[in-house]
Amino acid sequence: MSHSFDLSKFLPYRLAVLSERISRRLAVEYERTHGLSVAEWRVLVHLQSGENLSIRDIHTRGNLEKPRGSRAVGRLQGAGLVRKMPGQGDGRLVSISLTDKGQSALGDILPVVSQIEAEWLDALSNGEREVFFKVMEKLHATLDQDPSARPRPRLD
Amino acid sequence: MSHSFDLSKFLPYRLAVLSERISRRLAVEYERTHGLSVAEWRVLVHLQSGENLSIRDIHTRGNLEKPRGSRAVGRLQGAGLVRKMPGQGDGRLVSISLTDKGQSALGDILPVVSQIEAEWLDALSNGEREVFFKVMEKLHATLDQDPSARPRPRLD
DNA sequence: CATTTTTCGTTGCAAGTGCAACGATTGTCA
DNA sequence: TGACAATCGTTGCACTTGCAACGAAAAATG
Repeated sequence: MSHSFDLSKFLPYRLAVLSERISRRLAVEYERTHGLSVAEWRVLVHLQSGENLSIRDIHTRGNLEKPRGSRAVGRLQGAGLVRKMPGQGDGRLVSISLTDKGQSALGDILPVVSQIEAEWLDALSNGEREVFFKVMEKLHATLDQDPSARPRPRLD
Repeated sequence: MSHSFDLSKFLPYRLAVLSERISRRLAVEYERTHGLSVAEWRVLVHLQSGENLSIRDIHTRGNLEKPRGSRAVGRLQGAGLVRKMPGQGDGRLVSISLTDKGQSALGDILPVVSQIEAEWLDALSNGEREVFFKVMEKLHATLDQDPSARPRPRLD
């Protein structure tokens, strides 16, 4: 007998479709207003806290392979949004930080993007939000025990 | 005052990280065992129901732009997993279907992939599963009303 | 019917991506 | 200390991707 399989209820498929749709919706904003690519946007967001980061930091915090991060930083530097300085103490590291222009760009985009996120979250009840994030955490925890899965990105 | 923003609680970021981690975990399987790329895997899965599909079908069911789907189908045809025939009735359409070899490959992969998904779902309670899928549906519904968002892929 | 529009799939082209390999720097350990 | 190993960021290269443009086919319009 044939193996039963319902794509419309397949968790990875559903997640991918939703995630890409949401990601695209945000990309419309920062692409149109500031000409940023997804990779560049992710680098900027990681720098939002104000601290200086290395390529490795951006890599281990998830979602950006090393070469991809390196090139995105290069483009951001070319656009004047980011500053690259040799890491002090460790000569291998590169210390990346926002320029004033980068700060300003983030200041433009973050409120818009947060507003869009708020519209999504507002459609959910408190309980639903809570369970949704808890489930995402549980799925990560399951993946953590799977040796074939990538390591989980740090979030702090 | 500075705009408050916590990346670790940012829904699009959390979704992207989880979705990519899950997607990668599955890719390990079909890549290693059958040399399939993500795009090729998605085409195969869409064909799983047995019906013949066009490039446009694959496109509107989500997650594959037209050129990407077209090239993935071309590669699958080259590998002998898929058959391409002129669409009957409408000469523009292309009728894509699985070959025996494609059926066989899917028969190999689907149980493995379903098993992995089951391990993820088993970590959740019935209520959590239910809420999780309901929330994904609600997020899609919110996106449906946003003119800047992409149309929702058909799921039927 | 004839003409114009729309739809479908493909391709050209520029840009982005992943992987492996590399030089440079730092860490480890005999 | 000195030789070896590990880490960091970058780059070469082959490949994929997205966008726009294209030809072929069907639909819509007059």
